[in-house]
Amino acid sequence: MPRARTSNPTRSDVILGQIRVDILNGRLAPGSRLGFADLGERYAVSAGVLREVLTRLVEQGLAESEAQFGFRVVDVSIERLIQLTDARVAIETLVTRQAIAAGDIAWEADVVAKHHALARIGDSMFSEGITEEWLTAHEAFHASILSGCKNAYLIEIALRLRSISEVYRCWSRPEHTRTHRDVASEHREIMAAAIGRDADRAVELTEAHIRLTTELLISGRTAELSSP
Amino acid sequence: MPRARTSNPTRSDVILGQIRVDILNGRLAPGSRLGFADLGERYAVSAGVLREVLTRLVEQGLAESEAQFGFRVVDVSIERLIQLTDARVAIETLVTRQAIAAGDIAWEADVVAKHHALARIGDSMFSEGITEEWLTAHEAFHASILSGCKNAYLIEIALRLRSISEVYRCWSRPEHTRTHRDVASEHREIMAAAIGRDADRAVELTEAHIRLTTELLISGRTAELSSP
DNA sequence: AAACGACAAATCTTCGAAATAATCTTGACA
DNA sequence: TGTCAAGATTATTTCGAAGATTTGTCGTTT
Repeated sequence: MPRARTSNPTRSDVILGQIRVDILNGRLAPGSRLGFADLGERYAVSAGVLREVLTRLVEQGLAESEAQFGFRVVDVSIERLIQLTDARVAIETLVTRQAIAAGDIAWEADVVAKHHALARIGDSMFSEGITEEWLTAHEAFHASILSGCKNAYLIEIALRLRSISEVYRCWSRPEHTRTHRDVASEHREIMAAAIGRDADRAVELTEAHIRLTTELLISGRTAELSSP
Repeated sequence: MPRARTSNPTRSDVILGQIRVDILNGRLAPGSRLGFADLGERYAVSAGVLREVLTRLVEQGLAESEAQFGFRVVDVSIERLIQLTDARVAIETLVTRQAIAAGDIAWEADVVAKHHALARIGDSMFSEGITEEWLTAHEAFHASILSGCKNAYLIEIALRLRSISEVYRCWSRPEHTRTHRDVASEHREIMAAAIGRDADRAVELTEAHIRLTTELLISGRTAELSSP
């Protein structure tokens, strides 16, 4: 739910974005406490705006709070990850189906454009792991597919779940998520199915895409736990 | 998304609840501005806590905000209501199906109990319109059915959408939503289908229940507009 | 030795004023 | 007469300190 008027973003908006990125990248570890003193020094803001930012983070599902006890980064667990994955599969397949049914030519063009940008960034990124730039393009590509759906509520829900799942990205070692799969061709096939109006195939590919990420995340995590 | 520790609710929590109820009941009209001066006097709080409360309202989908322009109650329109209804049908049928598949005996007992309470309140409420008490029981009944689903994310989404749709309740004249339907038997049938583990029928009834409410809302609204 | 109660430290929560930005009014100019 | 610009007004946003609550620790009691 971004603010409508982008001309003059509030200080809160800026800080919210910074903390958000830091949570999603793991610089603020899952489950760790978000004390006002620490954060106030880290981002150079007062307790007042911090309180607002943390509150928004809670409503977005990226933080938790207890009254009179402060805030902490949303905690992670395999149980939650599995539930989150199921929810994402259910919602995103639903939205994808509606997008393919309702998307017009402008939608197709947008999907193709976003995929192209993602593919080019992926090419020039051979072995250097996942960059900030790639993450943005990746998000934009999937968002473009969902945007074909005419229901703003469902799209918002799908994006929200996707955002929460980003917290788990910093969970496993990078090599696990990169080496054993061909993400590029997965994206190419999803795009082809979408603009080819093959809803069943697109849904099938999307589900596989989401579930594979989760499985690699879990296996990477367990491997890390058993052999630190 | 209630706070975990209920022992000492924060002042923000209290005010949030009050404003929330006032929005859902239409005492704060849809689309109306939420100025800090007015609200500060109305609820006897400072601008600081108001700011936090309004922020949470935005994230919950009950208010909107523009930077440097303040907050307003979420605006309503037939277009939005239709989208919201579609989203609710999609999500709630999904959750209902999972609840019927996964719910245990304790879940069944809870559904029966909540339905009983709702039915008794409905009986003792012949023609006096909808009371606050009935609304609470109504919400609890539907929530109990959804609670059978093991996926916390999906349940939260369903409840969130249900909360947003409450804003539309104050849209039409009371008589339209009461006279031309038998809500009690709709609920009874939904309960029977749920604990009878008849997923298809429960989904069918739930969808009809949601869509009928929307249709009566829209027809009541258009009638009101054409003959004020 | 364990349990209970009170004190102290730290933290979150609230407030009211100052700083900042946007809108509205007023006046002048083309 | 219509348009534009600048000042005045109103409202939002931010800040730092005071108030309230919880947690941890220490001493006493059973």
